[in-house]
Order: sequence, then C-alpha cells, then structure tokens
Amino acid sequence: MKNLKSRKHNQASLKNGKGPDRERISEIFNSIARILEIKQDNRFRIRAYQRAAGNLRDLSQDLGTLIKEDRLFDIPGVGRDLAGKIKEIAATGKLKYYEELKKSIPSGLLDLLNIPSVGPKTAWDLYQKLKIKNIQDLEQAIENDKLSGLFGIKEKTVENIRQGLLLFKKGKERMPLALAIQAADEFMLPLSELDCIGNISPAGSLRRRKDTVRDIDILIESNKPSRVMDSFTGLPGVKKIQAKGKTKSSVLNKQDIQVDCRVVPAKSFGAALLYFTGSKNFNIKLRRLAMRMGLKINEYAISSGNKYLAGRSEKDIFKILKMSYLAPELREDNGELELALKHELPKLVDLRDIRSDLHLHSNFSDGENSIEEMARSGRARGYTHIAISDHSQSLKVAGGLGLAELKKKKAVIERLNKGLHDFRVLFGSEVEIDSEGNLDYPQGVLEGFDIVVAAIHSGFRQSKEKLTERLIRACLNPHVHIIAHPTGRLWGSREAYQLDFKRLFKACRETNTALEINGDSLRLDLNDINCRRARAEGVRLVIGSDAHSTDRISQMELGVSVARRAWLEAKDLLNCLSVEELLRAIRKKKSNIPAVGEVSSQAIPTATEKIKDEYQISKIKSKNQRCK
DNA sequence: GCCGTTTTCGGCCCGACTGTTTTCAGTCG
Repeated sequence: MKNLKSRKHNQASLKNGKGPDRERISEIFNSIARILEIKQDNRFRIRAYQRAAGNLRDLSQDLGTLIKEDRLFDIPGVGRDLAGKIKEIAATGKLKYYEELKKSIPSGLLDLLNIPSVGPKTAWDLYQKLKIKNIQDLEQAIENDKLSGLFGIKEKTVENIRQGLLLFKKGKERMPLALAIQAADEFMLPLSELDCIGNISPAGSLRRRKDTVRDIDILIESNKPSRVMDSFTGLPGVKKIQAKGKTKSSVLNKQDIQVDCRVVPAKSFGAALLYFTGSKNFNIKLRRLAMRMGLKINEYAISSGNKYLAGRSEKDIFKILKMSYLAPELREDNGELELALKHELPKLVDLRDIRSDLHLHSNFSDGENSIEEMARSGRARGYTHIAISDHSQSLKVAGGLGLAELKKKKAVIERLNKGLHDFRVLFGSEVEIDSEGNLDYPQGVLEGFDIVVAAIHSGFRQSKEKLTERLIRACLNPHVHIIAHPTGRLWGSREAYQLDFKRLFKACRETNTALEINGDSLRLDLNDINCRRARAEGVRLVIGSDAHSTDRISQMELGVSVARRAWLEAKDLLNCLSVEELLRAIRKKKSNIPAVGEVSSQAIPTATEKIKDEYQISKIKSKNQRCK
C-alpha cells in the first residue's frame, strides 16, 4: 500500500535552511486529538493523532530530511493523511484542517481537560447544557451551584471537580526525576518494611527514568492487599486520600504529588510491572504483538485462552514473546520492540561501566570540598580517575580561577597524584565561552590543562544562530575537549535555548569534541532525544555529574539514566575509557583540527573577553545558591 | 486515521475505581 501513497512533497519548508518544527507539529496533532475527544469523534482516529504526535516529539531522525527523502512513512503511526498534514504545516506553518476544527469549539474548552475529574464527555456536557466555555465559567457555575442536578452529576462529582480546580490552579506540573525518586523513596522505604509484602518497585515514567515525571507509581507484591492499602493510605507522608480500593489506591503527598499504589499476587508481579511501567505506546504495541501470536497480556499474566503461561517476572514474559529483555529506559515504542524481536538491542551503558567523572568542582572555585575529598569520593565509587574542572576567571560569582590560582591548583593535584597509586586526578577547567564564542583563558593556558570543558553561562537570549556559532567556535579550539550542558536548560527557571543541532553535531564530529550529558538534577542536558540524535550523527558523548560537593557525585546516576534512554553503549562515552585511553582520545583532537574548514568560516578564537551580561550572571548566582 | 502471519476493510490494549441512571459510563493510567 505504501508505494501507492502520494510521493509528492512541498519543498518550501527547506528553502530557508531551517528544518520544520517537529515539536510544533506534534503540538498541533495533540490539540486536534483533544478537540476530537471533546466532540466525541471516533476514538481510534483520536488515538492515531495522539500516537503520531508522540512519535514526532520523540523522533530521533531529522524531520526535514525525512520530508526531503520522502520517508515520512518511516515514522510509526504516520500514514498518507498525516504525512500530507505534516508537509502542509512544514510548508505553510499552518494546517487548514486544524484552523477549521478550532472554530468548532470555544478555545477555553480545551483547558477544562486539564482539570482532574473533567474528561471530554463532561467538558462537552458542560458546554452544551450550561454554556460553560472556559475555566472561569466553570468556577462561577460551581460557586452558583449550577452543576448539581445535571444529567449524571451529583454532589460528589461537583466536589471532585471543585478539588480538581484547586489542584489545577496550584499547578499540577511535572517534577524533575531526582525529586520523584526522593518522593517515591519516602513511600517505598516504610512499605518495604511490611512483613506481608514481597517485591516492591516503582513503575511508570519514574522506572523508565524519564527526565521529568508527573506522578509516582508503586507496585507491590502481596497476598494481603487490604493490609497494604491500609498501610499505604495511612503513611505520614499522605496529605489526602483520593481513591482507596481493594488493590489500588491513590493519594497526594505533602507537596501535592500524586502517588499511586497497586498490589498484585506474586504470580502476577512481572506482568503488572511490565504493564504499569509502560509507556502507553509500548504497551499497545506489545499487546498487539501478543495478539498476533494468539496470546493475551494483561496486568495479571500472559495467557493463551484461559491458560496462564507466565507473569511472575518480566523476563518470563519477554521469553514467551520470543524477544530479548527490554530495559525500562527503552520502552517508548521507538523501534526497540522490533530490535528485541531480532535480538539486536544495544548493550546499554551501565553505572558499573563508568570509570571517571570529568566535570567536578572543588573549593578552589565554588565547590564545597577539597580536591582530595572529591578524589577519595570518586575512588570510593569505583572510578579510576576524575577531572577537577573548576570555573574560569571571568565567572567571578562562581569563584572562577585566575592564573595565579591555577598554578596553586596544579601543584595540589600533582602532589596528590604522587600519593595516589591506583587513581589519577586530571587538571581540568570549565571554561567560559563568552558572548562571541571566545574562551576565557589564552591558548597557552588552555594548553596546560589535561582536560578542558567549555560552557556557556551567560548571554542565553542571543539568537539561535549566534548561540550555535558560539558553541561551534568553542569546538574549533584545539584545546577544548567537551561542551558542557549544551542547551543551558535549568528545570523550573530556564528553557533550553534554541540551537541548530545539525550544525553543532557536525562540528563536534569533525573536531572530535564531545558533548556532555550533565547530571545535575535540574539540568539533565543534553536530554535523551538530542543525545540519541548526537550519537546517530557520530558525536562522542560524556556524562559529567557537575557535582559541587562529594554528596552530589552520585548525580552521575541521573546522567547514566539519560544515556540509557538515548540507547548509548559504553563505547559511546568518554567516561568508560581508562585514563590512558582518554588522554589518547583527547590528543587526537589536536591533530584533527587543521583539517576542519567547512564547519565555520571564522578563525579559531584566541582573545579573552570579559563577560558583560550581568543579568544572566545573577541568575547563575541564584541557581548556585539553590544547589547548595 | 493507521495497519496488514486477518493487506483495500475490519479491527484497533486492558482493567480498576468512582459515582451513579444499582448496571455501566466516565475517568485514569
């Protein structure tokens, strides 16, 4: 069928060199799905838009290239119709169908779907029967007691919507992974003490280690579900019980984070874990696959007719489906199921593969611990080497090191290394990239470091082109080995700045410069999607914890989660090399540089200029204070 | 709207909990 589909495509989107905005297209498809939901359209059509939206958002290939090469059908869930719509948006920036559809309902009605307890049916009824068009209308209707007595709505439902409104207004947003791990532990640790339970595990996006998590899912194995439900809903961390059933309950913790708990018997624990870990798209595809084999999967078992085949562990289920075990981080329906069936999955990097952390700070700049304390902490984690990459001179607010301090620091490291027989501390620096792309130390000084990590800490509001150019100029410097936190995102306070990733990846590949996955709990930058793209473009990567104290060195684990979600193997990461291999890999960069011509027309930077963006510096200051 | 070991149409993942019309639709994950 596919070869009969329309092959024409509009080239207009490619004229200006900018690729189509897949995130915007994904948002449009999601909005269409929401409008269709409210209008009670065919649920499978709705599902089709949602699926395509999700796959566009997580697309690891360049959308512009797919359009150009007529390969939009490679995206799962994109057929003839949606391919046409993608091309229309890419070419014109708009979609006629969407513009018309938007006119059919008041725009504020979509917001109602964000309120817990209000689904598409209720939203539509509220509009049809009470002319409620937005959240303000709904608040007023509740205040004036207009809802009770409507078909299907009584006291209890009104109260649930009232509570939902309160929650919505407070902002029920996603939280960073680190916070979710902490919140889950507060429930899981006391529950794991119960004598009536067996296995206990987080599930959902927390187990898949997504960088942000909406709510927390906990799965427990027990043959006394009522006792577990009583214990769970009675924990001191519970602020409000939202639902309490025989095997499933839902509560809000003190920070209004929703925590769901589900209890299953031992013989179903694996099936339930598989099911509640998701993702949704992964589950749907897995179940379809089982159906084609004449099998059925639910949260209790994989079965053939009424015959229980397995369910105790996830591994048993994958075995019956004749596929390799899929790590939770991979379960996004991004092609992993197909590879698992062929037993061709990547061997994901594991925390045990990590031999070094190349982005650590000491009390020479804004860290809390001495170089020796950081080194001992790194060695205790099983590393063979670390780099102390303190800030450079112009970042005064973070204690950036002047030339005299650099000499002292180098002497400390040399003395320390003489006493460490099985461990090496590398002399590093996190060097500022200024607003023009110049570095913060002269070339002669940069040459003296074992490792140079370059980063932007100011001038975030420049154009996409300018920011990209700054990073590329840093890559072109023969002494720069790593670009740290490449997109500058800071959860809760700063969006990632826009970059021309295609150009950046090309520059990194051609100059042998690695991109960092920053493990800071508020950064996780690069994110999984960009990281996977970088790897596909042949870019070397490295995980840096960016720890400013010994107790934050463990942030490496968050970075490893990002790497695993990006399908990275140990061979893709500088961290997994021995110190000798690392230094060899770094030396390669210097001999490569003269060959680079086409990446940028600008000369390799030599001047050091002072950073002037005081506004951004103040932001960095507040961030540092928050981290401490 | 997509998709094909059921390939141009017919089916599309599955179940718990809640509130309510006390049998089932709506919501949620």
